[in-house]
Amino acid sequence: MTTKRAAILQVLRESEGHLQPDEIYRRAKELYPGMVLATVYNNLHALCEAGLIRRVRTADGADFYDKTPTPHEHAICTSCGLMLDLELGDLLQEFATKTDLPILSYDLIVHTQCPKCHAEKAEA
Amino acid sequence: MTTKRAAILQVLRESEGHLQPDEIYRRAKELYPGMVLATVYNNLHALCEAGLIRRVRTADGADFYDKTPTPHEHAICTSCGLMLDLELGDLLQEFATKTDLPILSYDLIVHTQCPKCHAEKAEA
DNA sequence: TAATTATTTTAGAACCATTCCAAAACGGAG
DNA sequence: CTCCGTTTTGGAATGGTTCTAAAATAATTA
Repeated sequence: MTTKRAAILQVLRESEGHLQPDEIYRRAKELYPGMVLATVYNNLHALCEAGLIRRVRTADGADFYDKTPTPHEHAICTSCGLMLDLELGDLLQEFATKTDLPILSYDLIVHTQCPKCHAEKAEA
Repeated sequence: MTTKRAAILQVLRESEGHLQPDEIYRRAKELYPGMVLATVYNNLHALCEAGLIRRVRTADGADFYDKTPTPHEHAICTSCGLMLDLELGDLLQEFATKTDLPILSYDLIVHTQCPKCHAEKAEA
């Protein structure tokens, strides 16, 4: 665990919970001016392998990194792009009962409207 | 419905069911030598909007296009990359019961081992 | 501590699927 | 046949991520 790696982990842990690499880079650079995007990627990978954080891949746009590595699902607000946590139960288990194929893992992203954007929309 | 658009639809319909743009391009070019990748993309978009086919987005690599536009889920073989159809029921409905957030849509890709690769693995 | 080796960091190039652009080609309506 | 809107085309641009090889840093050994 190097200094910069710790800094990147800190940035994510002190965040709302889900950040994209470019935003992590932006925030980490404030703490360590000599920070570079490649280093951010390197360390995000390392932290994932160490099980300290979790990568959340999306079909459109950049991936997110989740400070909470325990399994859960994610929703993205279609208005502001915010990522939210979801608890949908043991889908792996559930899917397994519905097919004969071996289910190794899955990528799931739900599209939603976050409470803030939902409220703003109601006002208008 | 132009000639080339029909050709692209035909390629997909005569396929195993799920193809990626580059493969559609390769096959369509055999029918129409003057075919260009941009045209494939244009027409895939148009066919999607017309509801004749369906785009299946993935977090890693190229999107797939599905000749069956009715809603169902998809699995990808981690060995050979083949896309398979899954029937997992009305997940939209199901997810809605498990959260207060409005669920607009979702992207789901299950990672599996297709029967063929599974068999080959058993042999070895 | 010095020397050696392994790991990180860095800058920038490379990658790849997709989109964008503006010009040329096409196709149907009149 | 002509005109106008749509399609097609080639190529450049985009954007996130990965790769590469060299420099810097850290860890290990003597």
